[in-house]
Amino acid sequence: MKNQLPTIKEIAKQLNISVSTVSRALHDHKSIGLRTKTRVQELARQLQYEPNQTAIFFQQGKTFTIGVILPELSEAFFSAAISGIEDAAHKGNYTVLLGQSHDSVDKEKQLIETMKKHRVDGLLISISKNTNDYSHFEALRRYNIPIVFFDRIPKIPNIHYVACNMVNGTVQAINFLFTKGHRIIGMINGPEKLPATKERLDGYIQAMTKSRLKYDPALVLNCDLTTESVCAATEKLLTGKRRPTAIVTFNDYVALDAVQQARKMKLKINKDICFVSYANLPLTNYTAFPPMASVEQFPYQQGQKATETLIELLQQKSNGDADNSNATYYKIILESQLVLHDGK
Amino acid sequence: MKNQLPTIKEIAKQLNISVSTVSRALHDHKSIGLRTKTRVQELARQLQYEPNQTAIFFQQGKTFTIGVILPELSEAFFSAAISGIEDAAHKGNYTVLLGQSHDSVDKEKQLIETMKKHRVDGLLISISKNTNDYSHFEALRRYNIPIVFFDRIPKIPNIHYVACNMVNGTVQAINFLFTKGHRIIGMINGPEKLPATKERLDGYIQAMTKSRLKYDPALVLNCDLTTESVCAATEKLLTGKRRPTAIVTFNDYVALDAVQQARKMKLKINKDICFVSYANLPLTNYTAFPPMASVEQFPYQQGQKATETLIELLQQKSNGDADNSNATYYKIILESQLVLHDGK
DNA sequence: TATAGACGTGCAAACGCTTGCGGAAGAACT
DNA sequence: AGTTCTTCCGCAAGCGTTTGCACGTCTATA
Repeated sequence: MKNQLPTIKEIAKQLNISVSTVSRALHDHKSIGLRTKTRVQELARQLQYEPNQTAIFFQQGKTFTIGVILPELSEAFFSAAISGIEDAAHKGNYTVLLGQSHDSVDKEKQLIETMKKHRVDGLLISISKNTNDYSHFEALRRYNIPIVFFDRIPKIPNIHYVACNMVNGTVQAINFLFTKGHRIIGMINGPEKLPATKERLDGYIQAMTKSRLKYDPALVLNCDLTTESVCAATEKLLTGKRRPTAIVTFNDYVALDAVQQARKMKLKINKDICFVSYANLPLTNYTAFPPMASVEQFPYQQGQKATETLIELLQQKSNGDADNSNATYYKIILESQLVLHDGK
Repeated sequence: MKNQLPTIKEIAKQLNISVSTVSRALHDHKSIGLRTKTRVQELARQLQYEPNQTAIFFQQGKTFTIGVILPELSEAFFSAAISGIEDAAHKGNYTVLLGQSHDSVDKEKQLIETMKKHRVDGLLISISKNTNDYSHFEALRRYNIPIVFFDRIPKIPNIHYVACNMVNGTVQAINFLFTKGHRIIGMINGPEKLPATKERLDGYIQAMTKSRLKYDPALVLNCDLTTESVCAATEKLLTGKRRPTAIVTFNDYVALDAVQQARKMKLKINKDICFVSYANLPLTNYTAFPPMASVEQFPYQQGQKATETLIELLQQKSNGDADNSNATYYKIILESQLVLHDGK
């Protein structure tokens, strides 16, 4: 009772023709007579024949699969990103092989091995927080598996990536606050070494300088994103010599913690003190005191764009533009954008 | 400049032995002499040989891949679930092929086709909201691809599934409110046809009856989950004849909307009116007036458990317990559980 | 010394499909 | 009638691996 699935061979036997004819008939190859073509297609339908993709993958050395490695699937940012990735992949007739690194370098390496074994055609990676050693990415070059990094980009030359520029969004945020009349603007930034932190700071300095408010380092504090450190930073800012009337926070979660702290200090939100943050998570619609605005980073779009460029790379490759010799590297920067929340 | 990856054949040639010997040597087969075994392994390392999985997949008719189809990757529940799935799969040496249906039946069908083509070993599905026709699932039986459904289960017999029982959690919620002194307890439930809605209602009735509070249908309203309908329901409940002192809401989002509405009506949250909801999303930590408690549905664990049972099924299959003849169907029910939020 | 076992290795088929090439048959030309 | 095209189809190789089987060559046993 094998119940084997029908193969091309089976069809050939039943019709007393050769497998090659069947194969070509199914592909609508021009050199097959109309008569046999329809006979084959008819029987294939009857038998509910479906090509064995694993055989084809093997035979063609191509899997129409793209590997995706990201730090944490359950985080809002990445789950939006994977959604964009899946949609774009599906549109391009690719499927998605998924792995999460949990921000562990080891797991990241393992996943790359797995992906390599599965012979994915290309790779989409947002690197783990703790990755400093990039050799496992470099190692992929010899396999000719293109990688497109997104959001979290390793600091190595000659790579493709898609990212979202936080500088501009930050400038927009500061300018927005400026036009609202704020002159002393604080910032609760993220962990110091993070590139994301640096970008925000750059934007901050740039905008403050342009607005002829001088940059006061005392108004910018780092935190490690824990509630405690956020509260501490908030308190320090709000009791400092120059008390800010507005604060830009590293992300929405930080904003929410900071808001709580400010309320604890009997300050009226959006009156005594305003907040602007990054991410624009859906939850900001629901909190009693959401930040006035958020810098949107478009995770869905980032994922989508990254996937599209990867697919483009794959097509170039199969078009024989082989070997990254005349290599141009995609460096795609989406612009972040300030989104105002209805003051409602 | 082919830059072909090294194959088993290449090793064989360089060592002047046959491919079968190389293959066995690499697998540590006992019938290979120690001497050649080490020679082979040594050369394999030098050449950075890696087996071509696509060839193996093809040869063995097994891909060590499980397909996952769920409605919406960016929803908190499912992103937690996929996280659990990925972790469990990785632990069992499987990889995850991902697809999202966007709650469209057509896309769901397409995805199943794709998965089938990719010859996934098994399938994990949470069905789309609008799926009424289950033929595309039935069609998979003849391919002998086991499916484990989770969370959203089709109403057909003889399937494996993992789900979370909402009845118990609801009972816990009501009991909790009862011990807190509440006697008039309302419910804002979800869309009427959803099984999830029915389960909550069942739990509600069961608990109310057990507590010797009689079941008053006027205290239970349905909504379609939009903010407007939630607000309307809330208002109706709170202005009704018997005004509840506590309300159980379909999920956290509903709770947040209801809270807003209650505040608009100048009621003091947790004093005039208490809320309990389902899901226990992280955001409840951040809102100013979170529900007092949530019924946790353990999406991560559901995903994990579903994956584990699928893997078990696959192992049974390869052990020749073939053909779902002596079929026992897994029906795994996780118990939901009430989680109290610090009144902080 | 013949013989059975162990040990180590190679042959070849099989998995399902694609594709370059060659060949047979007929049609259309000179 | 002979030649050249078309048109249609089959042969067979090849993709990289695994694995049942047979074939040696020793060593230990009778």
